[in-house]
Amino acid sequence: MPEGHTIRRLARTHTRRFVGHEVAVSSPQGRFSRDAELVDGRELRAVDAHGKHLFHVYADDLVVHVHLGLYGKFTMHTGDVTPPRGQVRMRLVGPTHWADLRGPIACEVLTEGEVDGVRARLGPDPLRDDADPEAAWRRIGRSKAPLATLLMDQSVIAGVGNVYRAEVLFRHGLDPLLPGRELGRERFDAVWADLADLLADGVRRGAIDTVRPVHRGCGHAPDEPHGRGCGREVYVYRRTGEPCRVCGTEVSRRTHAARNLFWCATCQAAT
DNA sequence: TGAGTATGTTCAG
DNA sequence: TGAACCTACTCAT
Repeated sequence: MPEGHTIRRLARTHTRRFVGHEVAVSSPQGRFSRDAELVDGRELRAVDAHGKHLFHVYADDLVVHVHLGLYGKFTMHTGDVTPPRGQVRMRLVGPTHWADLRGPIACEVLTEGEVDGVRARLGPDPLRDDADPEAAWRRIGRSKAPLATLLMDQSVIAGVGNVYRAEVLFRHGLDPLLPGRELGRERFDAVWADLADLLADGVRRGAIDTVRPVHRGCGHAPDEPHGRGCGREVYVYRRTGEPCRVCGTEVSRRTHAARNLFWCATCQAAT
């Protein structure tokens, strides 16, 4: 599930397995071959994540930028390096582990300046220590656009995808179509804090599990959910037609800006 | 075997 | 707004 938590988790894993070592970088599929040659055999100095973007920083300030898009996936392996299966865009081979990347929307070597350009287009990432929620509030607090649009806009908040959008709006009882400027500072602060919690939890679990009380929220705080311990992990995402875990209303779905939007029309009624 | 689906992004019109 | 793109998986035929 490539939302922000996935990328942060990858950064952590890649740091442990590869940073500080010379890494063999190749592109069995061929589409990344030319760039792979630039970093092949260099020491990986650091791995960083900002929103859904992953950066492998090699010696001599060469940076491999990866964006998984909708389908991209890293797999991590130990032991003998086996012949590539399927379309492997990038293969990293370190001293103890090796990793394959398939299906990314971006996998390219960038200069530091180009990396700055990518990051300049991103809003604050709630998972980062240097995140400045004020920057997100400046955009949301004055926008006529609906929250459903703003939360998915990576230049507003980086790292939130369709699952976290649906879930955080539900957890705060917010109508997805509420204009950003009608949210109010207090509710924004609660949403930001909750996103930081949810994403950090996603990093720990390696999965999105939002069905639990709102810790630092305000207003709508769902009661002990029905689904807890039943193997269910979300309130509304992809639960179209199923009963809301809080009020029993059938979960709604509509297409919003070409993406699926899920919500409970009762718990998230317009305010 | 083929259709359908997906957590994302970019570009053309 | 719709199409295109990258891949793998599930389900129906």
